[in-house]
Amino acid sequence: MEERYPIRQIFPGLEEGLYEELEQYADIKEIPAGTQMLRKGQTIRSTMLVLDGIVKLYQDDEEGNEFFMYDIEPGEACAVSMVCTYRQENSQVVAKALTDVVVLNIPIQYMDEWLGKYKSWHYFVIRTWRARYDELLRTINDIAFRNMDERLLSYIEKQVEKMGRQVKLTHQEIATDLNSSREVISRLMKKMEKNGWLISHRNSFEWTKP
Amino acid sequence: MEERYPIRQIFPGLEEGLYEELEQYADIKEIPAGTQMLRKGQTIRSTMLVLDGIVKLYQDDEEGNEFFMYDIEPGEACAVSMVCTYRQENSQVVAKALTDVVVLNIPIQYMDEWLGKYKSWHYFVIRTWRARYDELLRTINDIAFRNMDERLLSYIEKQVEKMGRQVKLTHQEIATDLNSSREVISRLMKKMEKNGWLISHRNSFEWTKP
DNA sequence: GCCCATCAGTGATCTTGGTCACATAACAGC
DNA sequence: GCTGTTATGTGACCAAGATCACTGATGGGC
Repeated sequence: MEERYPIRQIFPGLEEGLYEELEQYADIKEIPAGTQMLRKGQTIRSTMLVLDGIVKLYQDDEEGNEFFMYDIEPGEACAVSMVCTYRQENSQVVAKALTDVVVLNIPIQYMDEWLGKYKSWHYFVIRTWRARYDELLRTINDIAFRNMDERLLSYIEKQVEKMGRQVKLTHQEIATDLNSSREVISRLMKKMEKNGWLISHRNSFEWTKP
Repeated sequence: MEERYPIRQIFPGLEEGLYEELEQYADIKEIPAGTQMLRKGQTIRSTMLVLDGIVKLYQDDEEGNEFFMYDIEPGEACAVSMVCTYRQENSQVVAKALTDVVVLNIPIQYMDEWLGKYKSWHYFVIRTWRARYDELLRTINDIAFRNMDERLLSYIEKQVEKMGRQVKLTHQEIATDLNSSREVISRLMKKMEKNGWLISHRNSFEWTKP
């Protein structure tokens, strides 16, 4: 099983003893695309490291609003599952498998034990934490200070950085992620197209802005 | 010096050895009200535990916009100084002493060393992270999904919970914290007053909503 | 090639909240 | 008390973005 997902490559720089414990005590789970992996409010009994696929984290509320936070990719861990207790009656954080996903499941007691035992694990956890905290700060900054056109721009640039210049997202999907509406995104993207920033196709577009 | 700020009371539940190390290696700093204690982008060389006073954390950008994140009170630590690297050319996180503040300054190497050495420290750090991360999630939820009236309500309720029913804030200060404008806050608070939720005075108001 | 479903484009209108321009009001110092 | 300063109240107007109501495109299945 393990050899199909080379932990040492996906999570480089950890201590040898830690790799061995990971192989021994963590188990691999395969999760089909579309599965909801985490619904906040449920008690977290384990931490996940992503080996393959993309996990999308977003907030939603009872009125059907959604708001994209960030993606977790191979080599990254879910900070929320590490530390989060957030729960509000009318809103929650949701993790959803965007593609088929393979995760390494770590029971919470090892997660704690290793913090004292392996420096590299400790730094990995801190690093993960940092990255996610920073990402949230950036998000707050965006929605507090920036208008839709700027937010859309930085959203697209984030996508391009991850997935390449061919972005296969519909206007509706983008609107949902930004908690906006399709029409607004359509209009803004039309403008961007007129500026020569993109070439649009049916279910996707090509980002041509340098 | 130490005896004026009883660490054992302000930060209860830590291990005896840890208290002793804290007394030995951490030093107390007194900071006058209004001081800017942290400007993101500068490298963090130490962590702060707040012994007395209130530290306010907010984001700002180059256009003079501000956005309140949360307060740090005695018995709490600054998660940002623990983990944050956030830096964007046009925006930053600022920590400012709202009152005269006394902090315990912990050089970063002890902070790390203790994580392996004292279980109680480890849990304290995790707890701090959790609280701050949750707070940010809640904030995102607010600005993404809620209108100004709801945001104002939850802002006031947060203040009341901390400072009591006599809230000494001007409309302008509230507007700045919420990145709104004074007129909007004035109007909304007038409405609240008509609902019998508050009694307003010149530089303050009394929250009477049950 | 026709039908249907999905996706995209666009004008009209509405709502929220920001901005402007004042009018009061309250207090502080003299 | 008078005066200047700061805080608040309010109407008029503006702008961004949401919503509504459509019209076209595009493509897949049969």
